[in-house]
Amino acid sequence: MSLKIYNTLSRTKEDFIPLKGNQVGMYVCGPTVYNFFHIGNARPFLIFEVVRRYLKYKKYKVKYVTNFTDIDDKVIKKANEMGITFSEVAKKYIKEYFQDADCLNIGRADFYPRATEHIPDIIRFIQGLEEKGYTYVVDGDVFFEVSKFKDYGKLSRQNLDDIQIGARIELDERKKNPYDFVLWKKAKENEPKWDSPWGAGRPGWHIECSVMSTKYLGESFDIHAGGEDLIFPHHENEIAQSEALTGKIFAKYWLHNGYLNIDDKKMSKSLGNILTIRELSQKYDGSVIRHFLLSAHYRSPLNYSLYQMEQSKQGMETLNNLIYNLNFLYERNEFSKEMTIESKKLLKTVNDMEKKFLQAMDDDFNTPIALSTLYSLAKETNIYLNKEKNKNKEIIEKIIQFYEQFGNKILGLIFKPNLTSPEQVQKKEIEELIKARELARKNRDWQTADQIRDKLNEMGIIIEDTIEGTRWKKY
RNA sequence: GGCGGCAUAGCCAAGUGGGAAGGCAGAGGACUGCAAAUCCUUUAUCCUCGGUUCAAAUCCGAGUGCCGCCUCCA
Repeated sequence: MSLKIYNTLSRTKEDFIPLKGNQVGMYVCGPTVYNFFHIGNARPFLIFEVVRRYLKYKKYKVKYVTNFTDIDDKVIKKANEMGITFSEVAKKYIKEYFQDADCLNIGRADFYPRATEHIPDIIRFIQGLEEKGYTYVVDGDVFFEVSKFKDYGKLSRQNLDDIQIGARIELDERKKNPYDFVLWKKAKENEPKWDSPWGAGRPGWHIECSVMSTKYLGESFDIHAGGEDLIFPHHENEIAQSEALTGKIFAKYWLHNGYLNIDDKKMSKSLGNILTIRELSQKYDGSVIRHFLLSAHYRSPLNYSLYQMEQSKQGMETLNNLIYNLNFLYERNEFSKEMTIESKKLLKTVNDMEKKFLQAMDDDFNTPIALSTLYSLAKETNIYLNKEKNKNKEIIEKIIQFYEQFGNKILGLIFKPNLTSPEQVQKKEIEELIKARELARKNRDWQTADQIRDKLNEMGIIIEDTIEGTRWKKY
């Protein structure tokens, strides 16, 4: 089975063939660290890390890089508001980033380069462009001259002559072309600054990504990803400056995720309709938020609503229940070696779902279909668990593995498997109560049985009677 | 003005020529001492009109509606 990826550059699904053997270099535009990140920001962080998980599953050696933009207008503004330095702001929100990323079970990148740690690299890069004649300087600002790069617009399919000048852009009289962009920005008073051949200043926005991606992944690398709003001008400009300097293809595959909307509007700081992960995680488990973000294909728009979150919560509960139930059974260890018709049927379902899952992921990371296989298998498994008296250990193990490998490792949904491992003391107490209730039930003393159940409920324990005996879980 | 996306059940969401996946919610039922968990049943003129085709949710044309990029933005 071959992996197909939609490439923004060609606007088609292409076979994925890495530049060098089975090694994959991947760069995802990371956050500007001046605030908690919101659920819209979370989408690319999460989905492209799932891409990485899947590539690893496919035995690729992936080098995954994501940056922190730790110096720009917003960081400076925040520093002034808080009365601390810009680097303290960055430090704080990098820490907060990791807390929220961990909550969503977003795996760590291999490198987290920061703009301010690469100033010399950035200066060298700009000097290279200067030597090749792509730049001009006006009052200490260094600009990239877009018209000198013949492929400008190839990613966003914009034609320089056709872009309406001034549609929404404020004209900077000093620019030769309105789409020329700043590589190096002269420092204003009281702003953080670094020395450079063009005077004291700081890097422009686009340059850091070009510099740091090529530094860690080479002049040409495989995958560059980010939100679709970055296509123009950010990624277009990255291509321009990188390919102008090296004369080589910058990134082979460009992946962009669709927006996350809220009330059918884009979630953005300027509209003030943002919802941070920090806020949301007060109410929902990280795996529920994850489930929600994976419930639509990554290139489709996805609308946030409370109702939707509740749907994801319910869905996760169904899956969690299955995992509970499987583990309960597994701990009992009362299996049959017999391979009945029902067992064979279920085995076939597992194999079918496995195949379907992989096909879905191979087709441009179709996570909604991948998720659906988790549910289809859950239903078949529940039917088996209810009906079949001769439960087959091999199959139960295979199903547990399916959820571990696909649900947990690839999709990153963490199931809550350890239903029966709270503190030992309590566990003992619970089991004694259950025994007492069993006895009462045997004697058809429903009143006592129900009293015990109520007591357990107060302890946060839910009782479920099954043909294998009473199982319990903590919620 | 230039570029691009979307329209499938009450809700979410797959599906790009030949059986309309999956989930959530609702209703009814089964199981249970009662529950819980689970299962079963039930819901779609695929935005409209026209065209191509033996065959269209899927391709083509027109229309309607919604959204995004071209300003910092994931």
